[in-house]
Amino acid sequence: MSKQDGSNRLVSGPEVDDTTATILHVDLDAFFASASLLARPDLLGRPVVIGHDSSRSVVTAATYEARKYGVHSAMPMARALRLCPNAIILDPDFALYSRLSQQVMGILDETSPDVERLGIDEAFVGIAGLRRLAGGANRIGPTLRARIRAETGLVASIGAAGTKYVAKLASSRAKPDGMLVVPNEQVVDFLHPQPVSALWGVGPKQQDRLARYGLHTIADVAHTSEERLSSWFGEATGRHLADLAWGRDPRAIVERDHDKSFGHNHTFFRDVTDRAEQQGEILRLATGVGRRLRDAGVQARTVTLTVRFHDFRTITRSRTLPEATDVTRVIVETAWSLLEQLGELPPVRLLGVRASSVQPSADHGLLWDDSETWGSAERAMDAVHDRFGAATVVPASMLRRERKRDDTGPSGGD
DNA sequence: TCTGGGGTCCTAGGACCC
DNA sequence: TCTGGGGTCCTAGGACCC
Repeated sequence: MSKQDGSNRLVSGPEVDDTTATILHVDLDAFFASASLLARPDLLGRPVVIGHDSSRSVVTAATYEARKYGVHSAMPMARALRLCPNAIILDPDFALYSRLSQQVMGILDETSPDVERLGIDEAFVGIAGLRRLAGGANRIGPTLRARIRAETGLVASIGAAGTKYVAKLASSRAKPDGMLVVPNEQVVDFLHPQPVSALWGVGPKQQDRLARYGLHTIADVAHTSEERLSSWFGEATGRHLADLAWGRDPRAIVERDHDKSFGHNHTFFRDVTDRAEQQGEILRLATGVGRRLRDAGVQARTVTLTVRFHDFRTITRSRTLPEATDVTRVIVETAWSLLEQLGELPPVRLLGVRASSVQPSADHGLLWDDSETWGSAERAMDAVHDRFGAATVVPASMLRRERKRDDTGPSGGD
């Protein structure tokens, strides 16, 4: 996609015909960075980078001031600091981000019954049914932007169009702090000059493949027959590319009541060979996953362990359980057993635990099996965490690990 | 420049059932 | 003894998005 530093900005005026622009894409500008600056107003206007100040870390987010130096998210922190030595690094504050996100989503929910959340900082809002009462995109968009700014201090950019894809692309072109309405009759003119990387789902790999066939702009793709695209890239991808290149996107706005999977992963500060240390990390990750499942009122059937080695080679091993669970102990033991099955391993850089095949929690009623006993114990622990903090109650095996770590002193061993 | 952490979706092969 | 086609579930990997 574009550099997102605002250099390519495009906004529409109030006179544009908005009758066909029935979908808004609301996207918070530099969300993590802006949110962190709400807590540090003294840093406004300075190049601020969100991330951990460590050699193995990457940039999580950057203010527009930092982006002007070429800094962008996912860039290794060391490189970001070379490009922008004055950058101020702030640790991310996910509790703050989550709170602000909920506040913004609440404003969207009050505006329309038709809201699809897309990650923490963006959402689609269907406004087709609101025209009579609230007006079209030209009325609703600016109102939303003003409310979000007044009530949260955050800046949102908005794209409006007849399809999700064009609305999303429009919001990215309107950044920062803008709004762009793309009426149906302007969709082709809007899309065709843009690079293929602006097509949803076209990343670096797909971009290379398209370039090998001489396709660089969306117009190039649009003027290649669907048959040819399908023969080059497969039927599904070929049709997808042809559709998007002409602004065809039939996907409706769908409200989801919960995520489809819940996972955590962790990159070690140094590669780890000690099996006990690996198990300890899996325990920690799985404990977080279990807690989130219970908080969301869902259970999962599949547990996946991810292992990344020192050379960045990454493997996954998964197991589907006979019954869905939200019990941390079950998730931990499944992940541990998947680790055991791998046998001897090269030095491990990252471990991850993810729970998927998620469904709403079953009502256990009078069921009294072993795992339900554990489930009750864990829910009791959740309640204690909520009242007295996470450090109060931890699994016994975790406690042993913590104590061992304390024994080795503040340096953490080695 | 040696590469985070949270997700979603797609593909392909194999097992298994009818 | 050698063979069909369809459907579903599971596993592993990979691309992509924010």
